[in-house]
Amino acid sequence: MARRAGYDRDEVLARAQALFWRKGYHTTSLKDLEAALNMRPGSIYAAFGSKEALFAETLHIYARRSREQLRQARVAKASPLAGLAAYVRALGCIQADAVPSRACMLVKTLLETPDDDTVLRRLTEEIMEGMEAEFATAFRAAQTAGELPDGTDPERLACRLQAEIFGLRAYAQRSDAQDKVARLAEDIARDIERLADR
Amino acid sequence: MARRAGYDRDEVLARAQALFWRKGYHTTSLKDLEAALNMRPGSIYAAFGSKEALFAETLHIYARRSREQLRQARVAKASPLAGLAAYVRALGCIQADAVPSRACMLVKTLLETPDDDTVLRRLTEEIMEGMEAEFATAFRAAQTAGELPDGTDPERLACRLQAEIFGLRAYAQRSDAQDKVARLAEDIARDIERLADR
DNA sequence: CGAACACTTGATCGATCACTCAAGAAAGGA
DNA sequence: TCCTTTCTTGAGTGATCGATCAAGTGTTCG
Repeated sequence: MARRAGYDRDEVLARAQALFWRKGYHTTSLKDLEAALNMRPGSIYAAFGSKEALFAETLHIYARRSREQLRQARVAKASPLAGLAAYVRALGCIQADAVPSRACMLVKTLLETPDDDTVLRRLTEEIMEGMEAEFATAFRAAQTAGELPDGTDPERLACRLQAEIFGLRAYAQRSDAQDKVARLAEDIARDIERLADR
Repeated sequence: MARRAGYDRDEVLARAQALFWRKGYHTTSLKDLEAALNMRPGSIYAAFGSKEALFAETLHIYARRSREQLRQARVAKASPLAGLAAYVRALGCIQADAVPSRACMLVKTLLETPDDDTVLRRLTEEIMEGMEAEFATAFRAAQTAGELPDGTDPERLACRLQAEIFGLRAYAQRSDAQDKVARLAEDIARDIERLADR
């Protein structure tokens, strides 16, 4: 009984995510969303509650996909370090026209969110913490596999790697330096691999 | 003849810069500026022309100070690599309450500015290019001083260093990871120093 | 068919945005 | 003293912000 929604929720969320990722939270207006989603304000609010809640959902999508990409890179490679290096290289190879923004959506959100505790700021930091924990798990696996010298700290390497990725992807936002990004990713990946022979 | 301005222009610019650096361009409203500068809209527009022009001036101040800090770190150390390492360590030691934001104002602006050519986007990228060129000069000096092995590319190292600093300072914006920042800067600084013995 | 229900529409809300400008206030020169 | 010049003030501009809601439309079931 009753009417079905005239849109596919996942497809709408994907479109919203692309828009938010490209433009950022504050710079995206409801007019922009109405156009991109082909929905009127009433429908948007009925479906998602608020602009902020919609953005939060798109952040979760981003987080899920990021973890998925890391997982894929890891299973494709025999060793943990090789998996992490492959993940970084993949980030460097992303073409600008294949993605809403070469920058990381999490960093964009972190930097445009006020320090005092908002929902979005906290959510962003939680997701970052989760990704860093994934990196740490990979480095621990590397250690177990004998790839890392004793005395190296997996958590410390995870923190470093996350910062390197933040930097890589912020750099990739520069429109005047697109050609350097893949080379940069290669340098980072090599440093990860070199951790083995120290 | 005539009335003098009731404010000190440099002091006002410093206050505007602190506000913009902390909150970002779009999130800072004219009401915020009026309060921070203790000026009414008419005076602000008479003095600076527009919100965008005022922001551009504060970006230039940021750029000048960044170059100055790099220069100071370089002259304080005997070797070019030691100077760069000192610069990175100094970035890691900045206390959160001593600065409007631990994040880099340039990266914040880059990530909140639309891809299509705006004045602010172009200005930001120009300043970044200038800083990267400073890094390259330092690495070239290191090479001349025999600190770097033959075959290393100063421009490539400069690109890498800028990305690492972007990452360090984006990471430093995380309120849940303040204690890791100095350690992270130390790791980056050590890697710079280690370039000597390769 | 027609009642019940779910979803869509779009005009509209008050708030806030960046910005303007006429009028007032302060200082120097005659 | 009074005129000229410059700066300051703050109410007000139209536009746009995120969000609401009564009315309309489509679908299913009795």
